[in-house]
Amino acid sequence: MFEGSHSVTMDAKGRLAIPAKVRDQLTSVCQGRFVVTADVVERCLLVYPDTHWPEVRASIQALPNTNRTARKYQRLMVGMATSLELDGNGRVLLPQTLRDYAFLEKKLILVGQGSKLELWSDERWNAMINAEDDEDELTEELKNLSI
Amino acid sequence: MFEGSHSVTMDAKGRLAIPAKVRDQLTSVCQGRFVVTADVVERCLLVYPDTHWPEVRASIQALPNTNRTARKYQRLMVGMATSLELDGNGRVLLPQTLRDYAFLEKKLILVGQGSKLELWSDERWNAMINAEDDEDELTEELKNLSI
DNA sequence: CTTTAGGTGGGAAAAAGTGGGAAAAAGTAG
DNA sequence: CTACTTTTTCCCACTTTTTCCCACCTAAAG
Repeated sequence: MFEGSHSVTMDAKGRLAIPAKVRDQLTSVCQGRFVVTADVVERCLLVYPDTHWPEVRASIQALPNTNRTARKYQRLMVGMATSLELDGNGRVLLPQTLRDYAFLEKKLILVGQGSKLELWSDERWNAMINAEDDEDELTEELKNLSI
Repeated sequence: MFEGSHSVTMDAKGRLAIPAKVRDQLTSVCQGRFVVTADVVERCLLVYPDTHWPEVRASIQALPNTNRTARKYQRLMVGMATSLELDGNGRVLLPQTLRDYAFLEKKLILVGQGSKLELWSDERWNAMINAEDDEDELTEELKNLSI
């Protein structure tokens, strides 16, 4: 279960040092093998352990592809999915297309989200935090949430 | 299974270097032999391994051709289908008609989509990504998707 | 103060990608 | 049918990018 967030920096070559704690989890869950892909809504990246990704992919590909938005999900989530592995230094090299998609530059935020991780440009992460919530958007589930 | 996207450039002669990773897959799946044709909806190109194309063509030709749209699919997908092969340098030469159809110029995006690949002009690819989603279009499946 | 682990940067070798030119083939005109 | 022009194909060589590895820096712990 991934939880918590870490500030990480990407170097000039697009390499990203995974924090030791996250690294240990990734190693035990999936031998350091995972899939990075695009989040359609937020323009951040999603990191799924190799063990979990096939299930996610299946549910995306099961969507009705007569629907425009569903096709976009398929194009982006399957189309950007890249299998990566930790290198000898515990780093990953993010492909250019993924960096571009999520507007990643030097300063990033790696966020645990249960079965997956999210990777944000720090700028967008902060913008998301500061954005006003739209009351109309609340679903019944949210309205009834008691935390 | 094709996944992930690569930015590629087409040279003045219409030649396209297939990225090494994709090249390896194409070589092992279909000895570097594949069929490129038109995507009717998106004005991009579709790349099917030679091994898979007959099946796709059969399903298109099985469509009822009393239907106007079905005839368009047949005309475009069968009519533009071109058998190509990787050259000694791992490149392909795209016929002019296909280049024109998909508005391909210098900068292209090659996208893995499961059993096939898609080839987009980078301009159109970005336009597709940036297009606003229509909330009304969301199907129940999409609204309930939890990934 | 020393040691160790995590994180960072850079360089060299290898691989991948790019451009151009010559030979072959195809097309055209006399 | 032949000679000439244009296009296509194939191959070589150069440039750029990627990959892998090593070494250093910093911070925390002993």
